[in-house]
Amino acid sequence: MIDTSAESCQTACFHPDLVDQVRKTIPGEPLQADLAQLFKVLGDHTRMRILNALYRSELCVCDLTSILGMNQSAVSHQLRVLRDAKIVRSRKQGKNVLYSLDDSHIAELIRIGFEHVQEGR
Amino acid sequence: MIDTSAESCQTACFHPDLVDQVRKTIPGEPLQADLAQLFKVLGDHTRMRILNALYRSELCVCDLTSILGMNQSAVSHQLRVLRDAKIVRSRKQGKNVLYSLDDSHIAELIRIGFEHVQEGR
DNA sequence: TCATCGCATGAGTCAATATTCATATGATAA
DNA sequence: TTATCATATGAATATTGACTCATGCGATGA
Repeated sequence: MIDTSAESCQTACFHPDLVDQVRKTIPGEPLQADLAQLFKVLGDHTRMRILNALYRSELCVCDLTSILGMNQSAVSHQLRVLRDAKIVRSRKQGKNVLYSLDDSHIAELIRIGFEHVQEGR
Repeated sequence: MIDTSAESCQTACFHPDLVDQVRKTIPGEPLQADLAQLFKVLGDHTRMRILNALYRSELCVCDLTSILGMNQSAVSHQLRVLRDAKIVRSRKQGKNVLYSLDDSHIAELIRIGFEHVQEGR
């Protein structure tokens, strides 16, 4: 049941027909929440720097620590967030843990995102 | 000048050659910051619901208020964030202000994002 | 087996931000 | 002009989340 009790304009809205149409075709809330969560994880400067590095090559934690110029704990915390969100994957190799982008969607999101921000300059 | 003084592993890292390579080819900091900012704005549940509605049709504020079931002030605040980030555009029509997605990049980011989250189910 | 190295994690702190409430602004219609 | 409607915004509050510090864990090599 759709809640129509929300505060809104008192006359018929501009496009009441469209409102119904949109309500019917919009994705379910859980899916939208997942999508917002994905972008939220992408939307941090440190994590974006990590992803831009991994965009170019699989790297271990100490490589990333060196590239970012940050302390290792901070990098590990952010890698955990990225792993939990299934944005990066990891594999062990000896003492090291190697990280890489999870799949091609992530690379594509970064590429298109760059197109957009570069357009507005 | 690249700061190499950051805490990192003491032996030569796993791929010191790769680290240099990545350092050279990674985008500039301001551009990465812009990209992170773009995703940060996309990464909120309310704003994502707004965008999914606008993905389907141009809509006025009161339409969105009705669709989201939220109070008008909250919707307006988020629309301002989206406008400032150039993710949506607006135009006046009589008393109303009509909002729509800014360009095709935004729609594409949403589409690819959905592909990614649906894959992980 | 024990020390060391690379990485992970829990707690605490501080900053950022989403929402609400109250009110302002600007356009339309009477 | 004045009242009303749709939208915008400032301040206050509450929550979230990034970073640091200290420490834990697991694998390797002596």
